[in-house]
Amino acid sequence: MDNLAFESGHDHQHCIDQALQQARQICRERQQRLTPIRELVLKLIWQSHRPIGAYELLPALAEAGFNSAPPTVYRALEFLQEQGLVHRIASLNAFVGCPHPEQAHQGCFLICRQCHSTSELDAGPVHATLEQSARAVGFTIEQETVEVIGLCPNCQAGESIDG
Amino acid sequence: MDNLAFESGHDHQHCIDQALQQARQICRERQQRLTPIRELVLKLIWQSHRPIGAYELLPALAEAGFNSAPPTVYRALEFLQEQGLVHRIASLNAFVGCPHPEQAHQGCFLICRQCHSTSELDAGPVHATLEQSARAVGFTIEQETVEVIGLCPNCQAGESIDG
DNA sequence: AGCAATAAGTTATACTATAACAGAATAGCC
DNA sequence: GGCTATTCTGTTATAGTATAACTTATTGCT
Repeated sequence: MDNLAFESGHDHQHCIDQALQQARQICRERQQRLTPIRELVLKLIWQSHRPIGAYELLPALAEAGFNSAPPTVYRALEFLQEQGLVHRIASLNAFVGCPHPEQAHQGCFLICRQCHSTSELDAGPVHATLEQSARAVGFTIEQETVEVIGLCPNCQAGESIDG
Repeated sequence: MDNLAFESGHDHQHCIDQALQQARQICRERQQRLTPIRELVLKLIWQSHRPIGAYELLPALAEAGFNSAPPTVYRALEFLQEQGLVHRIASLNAFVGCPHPEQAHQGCFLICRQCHSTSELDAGPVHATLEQSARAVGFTIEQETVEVIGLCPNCQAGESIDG
């Protein structure tokens, strides 16, 4: 699955469908249960390429007839994170769908401060750099949080027009 | 100031003294007011090389005779962050002293999951890598959050002994 | 069907952070 | 030295994020 986060004209329904289909397959293969709540939470997260807060998901859960107390959504999010289907963005306290969930990995995110679109990059290059710095001081890396705030191409264009 | 976070035998009082002295000088130069509360908060943060939560600072503020409601400490933290004297670690909701506050910069942190010691690296190499990846997709970087969890040299030694 | 394991419902609460306004201290000016 | 504008601190209240603990329901397996 390509990452289309910054391509404004893309067919986003396709992103959603593909993410859900992939999630179903992954969970089937791993014999994990993608229950209705979990699938709904994943779908809600995939409504956009923007990280979404846990509490923003609750109303939709309520509308769908589920319990909408915080633990419900946090449990679903925990499961989805464990399966690598969503990432948590620590600097925003929010969650975003992972476009490459088939293999466990650390994310490296470009987050637009204006439209909040978030693109997940290949973490490889940054990881290599970090690994080198870490080795120099004898530190063993286990987990990386790399979150970059800035302006996406679309919003740069907008700013140059609007002033 | 060198970063001694992972050197267990170092004279930490020296770190504290130096950080405070440097802070006083920086604030004097910039005509910013390092008030008693702000200085105390900075000193408390520098009691260790571990990130500390805002609420953990409140009791010490109370003991020192200051108001110890959350806004007090958050205001001090805001000021210290603006002056580059402390960094916030988003993945931990905690704050750590900056060993190189003289020039504004983004941090790049190695955080030990066991002893919580945190070392701030030169963010240059990671920034260069990120900059390259970002340019490739037309993204303009404004702010970077790079926080690495793992095991520091000391705790690696400990783990290999203890099992 | 019965049992064990997992998931979801429910209530309560912990932790993190900020809004809003009142009072005190400080700096600069005359 | 007092005046005034500004900045800082005190105080109360509340918003936002996340989890503990226990109960009930569902699922998977035999």
